[in-house]
Parts: sequence; C-alpha cells; structure tokens
Amino acid sequence: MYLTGAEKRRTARIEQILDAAAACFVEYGFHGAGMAKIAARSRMSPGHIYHYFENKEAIISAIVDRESARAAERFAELDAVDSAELADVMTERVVTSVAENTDILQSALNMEMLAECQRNPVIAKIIQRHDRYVREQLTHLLRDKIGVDQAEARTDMIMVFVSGLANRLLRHPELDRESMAELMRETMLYILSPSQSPCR
Amino acid sequence: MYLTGAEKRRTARIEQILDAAAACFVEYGFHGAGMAKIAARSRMSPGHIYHYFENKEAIISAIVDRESARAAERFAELDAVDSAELADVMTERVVTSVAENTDILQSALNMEMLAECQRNPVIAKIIQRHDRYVREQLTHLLRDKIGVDQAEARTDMIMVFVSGLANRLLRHPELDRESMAELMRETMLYILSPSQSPCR
DNA sequence: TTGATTTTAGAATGAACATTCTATTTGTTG
DNA sequence: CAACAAATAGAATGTTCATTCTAAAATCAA
Repeated sequence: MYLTGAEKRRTARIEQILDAAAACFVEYGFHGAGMAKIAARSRMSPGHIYHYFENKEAIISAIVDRESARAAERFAELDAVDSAELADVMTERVVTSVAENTDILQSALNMEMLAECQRNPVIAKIIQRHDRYVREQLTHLLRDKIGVDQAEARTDMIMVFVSGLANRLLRHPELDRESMAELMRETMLYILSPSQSPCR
Repeated sequence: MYLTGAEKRRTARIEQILDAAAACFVEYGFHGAGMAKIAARSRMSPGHIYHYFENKEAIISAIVDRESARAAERFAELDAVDSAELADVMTERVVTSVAENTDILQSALNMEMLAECQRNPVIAKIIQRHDRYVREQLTHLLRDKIGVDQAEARTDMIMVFVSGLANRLLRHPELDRESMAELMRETMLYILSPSQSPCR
C-alpha cells in the first residue's frame, strides 16, 4: 500500500505534533502544556494543529493509542521469549530502562503525566483501557509463562514500581541510577520468583 | 499560652481551608481544584480565603508544612522503636496504610498531587525540601538503626514504592487490597532486610 | 449601646488559554 | 501555466479562573 505525497506529509505532521505534545506533557503536565507551547515545539501555528486534531483531548487519545501499539509490540517480543529466561529478560528491560530512560519508563512517564486529566471522563476511559490492557498482558506472562502464584497481585506490584520509578526519576534527575538499578534488579527478580515461602 | 477567641477562630478557619484544599487537590489535582471549589468545600466565600492566604501557592506551602510536621511526629515515634523490631513496625505501617488509606499513604497522595505544580519554582522548592527531609529521616533509620547496606538506594525504593502505591490506589480503588497487602509486606521486608547476598 | 475593627460574602477585573475564523501561501493537476 | 484545493499562519473570540474590590454583617472594647 503506497502513500501519496500528501498522505506522507500528513502523517509526518501528525507525528510531529504527537512528539511535541508528549514532550510538553512530560515537561509541563497536561494543564501546563498550552496549545501555544505544543505548537511552538512542533514548529507550526496553534490554529494549524486543529486541522489534524479536533481538540486537545484528541491529541491525548492519539498519544495513548500510539503508546498502546508500542506496548503491544513489546509484549509480542516477550511472548516469544523462552519461559525459563522470561523473568530475567523482563528484569533487564526494566533495569536498562532505568539506566537510560527508554521505552518502558518513558511510556510509564507519559501515562503518569496524562493521568493528570483523569477527571475528564473521555480521557479517563482511554487511559483506563490502556492500563487494563497492560495489566492483562503482564498477568498473562506471569501466570501462564513464568507460572507464579498471585499473578495479579504481582502484576500490580510491578506496575506500582515502574510508574513510581518513572515519576521519581523525572523529578529527581540527580538520583544515583546505578545503585537504584541494582536494587531494582533484585526487587524485580524477587517479585517475579515463584516463591511460595517468603524469602527471609 | 492561651488563645483569645479571635485567635481560635482564626486557626479554625485556616484548618478548614487546609483540609478542604488538601481534599480538593487529591480529588481534582492542583489545576482542577479552583478556588471556588475550595471555598465551597470549606464553606466560605472565595474572597474570604484571601484574608488568610495570600494566594493559592501559600495554601500549598501551608499544606506541605503541616504534612512535614506530621511526618516529623511519625519519625520521632519510629526513632523510639527498638532496632530489632523496626523493620517489622515500618512494614506494618505501610501495610495498614494501604488497607485503610491512612497517614503515610494519604500524605504520599497529597505530595503526589501537589507535585503537579513543580514547575512553579517556589512550590518546587517547598516540596523538594519536604522530600529531602523525609529521605534523610528514612535513610537514617535504615542505616543507623536497621543497619542495612545501600541505605540510600533502599530509601529511594521505599519512596518509589509508597508514592507509586498511593497513586495507583487513588486511580484504581477497585484493586484487591487484601492480596496486595500480603505481597507488599514481603516486598517491604525484602527491601528492609540486610541481605548482602541477593535472596534467591 | 456605640463606635471601631474584624470577618465575611459576592460581584468585578483581568489574564491565560483553548478554540474558531479569516486570510495567505503552497502545492497539485489538467 | 492557471485555476483549485490543501496547508498554514496569526488574529479574534469566549470562557474559565485567580485575584481584587466593595460593602454588609458580626464581634468586641469602652
């Protein structure tokens, strides 16, 4: 399926806006990120954004959709990993994410920032759907591949950790990532290990 | 030291405002909580609030100060606990806090909600000071009383954990607190246990 | 009680900001 | 190359909301 020049330009603009908006939401939060700022960052006029998005909500919706798609890719990758190594692979992902502020952490950050506008019922629905999706996928991996008990509770623990981490690293860039990463590794492995008897 | 009627009334009004504002910030976030809402909730007119606080920022500042004082009390209690039991006592505090949404969690929630306005440099300073205070106190307990290695990293893990938890429980009230509590207890104890060799 | 002072309410002001409107530029196609 | 359509800018609009202003009620001191 080929794209005409016009279509290419269109999707390029949309990406531009989405990138700019995501960056602004992370930097200023939802309310702090005015359309003017988003426009400036995507190098176009405020009015122009409305040719691609009906309103600010629609931008959020699109960011979440894009994030969901990326998450789906990552889960597909994890699904292909051998069961025996899965816990290690997942752990390494989180750890490198902490060290380098990449994908998982970045997306957790986006969600965290976007969650600010949960009172808007439309957006709340969108975000909750994404959250539910991630939770299902994670639970599936923990229960059916790693085979731990209390899979749902463990999933919640991981989600708590990752989003809390994203938040804290944004607000305290001076934190020592090296030593956090190490402890994070241990904690993740602990949460992911099929220990019926508490380790102590 | 006795208070005149006027002074009593004054402090009562201030408490009224602080309680209302804290509740509104948790419910609507900083930007969503208009002065009108705060006024309504504290059963007074918007204009009247300005007799007690110079502006919205000043309210936040006062909330953080109040929270800091309460935190100080709690740390003093913990400082009096016997070293051997300290890890267990701290763990139980977090666990009951999750079960009942009390003190620690509530205050984490407040901070989390207030953090929304970190871009405001005045407020950012206030919140960072509080955060630093809590961090110092916790690190002191972990290092000097419990005697773990990597005390600072562990402190950060606990703070990540508690604030992430507060956030998640606010946005997903339907989460099963019972089963989370059990896993949380284990995880807290794990973070707090002086294991040089990772437990695995 | 009466005059002064403080407390309170509620309307008025002004700024910020999402959204809409109007006009200009750019690209496309016969 | 000439209409035409799409893309873009930037000014105009309307609304929301913190803050300020004005005046009425309550409290207190004598």
